[in-house]
Amino acid sequence: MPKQTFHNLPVKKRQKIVNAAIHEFAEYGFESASINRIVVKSEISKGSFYQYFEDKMDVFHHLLELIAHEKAEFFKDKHPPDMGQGVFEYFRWLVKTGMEFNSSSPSLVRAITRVLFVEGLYYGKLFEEYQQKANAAITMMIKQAMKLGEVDPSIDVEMAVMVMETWTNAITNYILHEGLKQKDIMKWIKSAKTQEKLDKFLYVMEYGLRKTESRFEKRF
Amino acid sequence: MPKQTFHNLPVKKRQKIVNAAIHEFAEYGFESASINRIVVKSEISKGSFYQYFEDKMDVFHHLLELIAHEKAEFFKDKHPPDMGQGVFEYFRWLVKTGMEFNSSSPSLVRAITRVLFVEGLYYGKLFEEYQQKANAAITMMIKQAMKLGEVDPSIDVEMAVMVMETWTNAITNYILHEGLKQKDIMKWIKSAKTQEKLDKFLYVMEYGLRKTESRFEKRF
DNA sequence: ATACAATATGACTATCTGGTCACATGACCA
DNA sequence: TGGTCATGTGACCAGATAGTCATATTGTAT
Repeated sequence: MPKQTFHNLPVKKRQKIVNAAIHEFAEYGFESASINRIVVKSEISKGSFYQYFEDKMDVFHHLLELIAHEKAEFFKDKHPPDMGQGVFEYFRWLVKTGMEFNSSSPSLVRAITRVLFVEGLYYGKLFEEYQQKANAAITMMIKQAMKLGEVDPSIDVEMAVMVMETWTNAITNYILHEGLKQKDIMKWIKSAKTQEKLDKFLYVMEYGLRKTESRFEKRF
Repeated sequence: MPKQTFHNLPVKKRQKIVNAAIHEFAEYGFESASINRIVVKSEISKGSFYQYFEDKMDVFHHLLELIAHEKAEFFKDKHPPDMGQGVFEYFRWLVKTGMEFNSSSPSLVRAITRVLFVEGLYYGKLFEEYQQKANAAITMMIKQAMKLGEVDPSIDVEMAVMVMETWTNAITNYILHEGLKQKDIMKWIKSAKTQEKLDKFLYVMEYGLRKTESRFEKRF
């Protein structure tokens, strides 16, 4: 946790530090992120940095708190579709709204996903608890969907969860990778073309790649 | 390219260096890999290292050559199923045989995939050409499969390729992550249980997560 | 045995890292 | 005005990094 001194800082100064940290983690990942570069970029002294944070991990933890808070704020007044529409419809909404959030704070999301879901693979226990949090929600969803006969029960829960996580990550990476090339990322996300692409991604997850007669007529 | 001096080295010494490098890249990725640790682990002097290689990138390039060569050797006497069986059958064979190769050199594969497909995302142009090589083969395969009506043509080629790559990467990560915990990784790969898991992964890619009446009877 | 080339070595440079600490500055209150 | 406390500072530390180079050792051919 950042120290009290950090929270006492004027907003603009705090933001300057946070932005520098976001940029650093997004650009270099956790291991190679440099505190020296962060202090130079945010125009504070090395000593001040350590008056605000315990260490490198502490800054990163602050970014985690930040994204959690921002995500909660973002989702507060969004309304998910009725559960009666089925999990896939719900998941589609979740991914699409999630991508809108991602494009509202692309650098922050990029920093977090890079460290947590990309490097996290190799850091083992270090970031495991955060991944488990995301995991828990999806597991619940899948279990319910299997009960309702929506998800193929011959695929076990664990695997279905992995499939959904794999897709969420793949889509997030795709969106950040392509989106950051755009002038107006939010506009790009909401464009019909991008939305159709998202639909196709989710359609493949739902129905697979193979062409089957019965399904084809209800395609795009 | 490693210098001639390196290729003149006695085989055992060369292997010791290569193994140290593999271990280093697998453990730390490209950016954080340390040449100092490599020379200590392989019991050569710093000076010798720079008599063998230009720099860090040069060692990594040697590992790329190595895996290309080993993969070619491994696949040389393997026989893919007849193309008449369809792309999905072919892809299934490709993935399964690929995973056998992965488990024959797990550390090397881990080192390469980590740098190329995980960090490569962020290094931008640096490793792009290698990714495009893998890409080209899959693209060919998909195009043909669409012509033959096996792959849903409403999913465009580019996306189908991405789906297959995403799965290949996800499965590779899964296999290396789980497999390295096993005593005998090759035995584990070839076990009925693991093979069934691979089948399920590929089944989901082919038919999706959703339960549909027509498909269910032919499940596991 | 001599000469010459190939190979091996580790001390050394310049630069970076995360982190500490004695001190300086500023704000607020008595 | 003087005192107190929060905040700010950058020189400094020990340890790491990639890369160089003069010197030493080894191998080989004559």
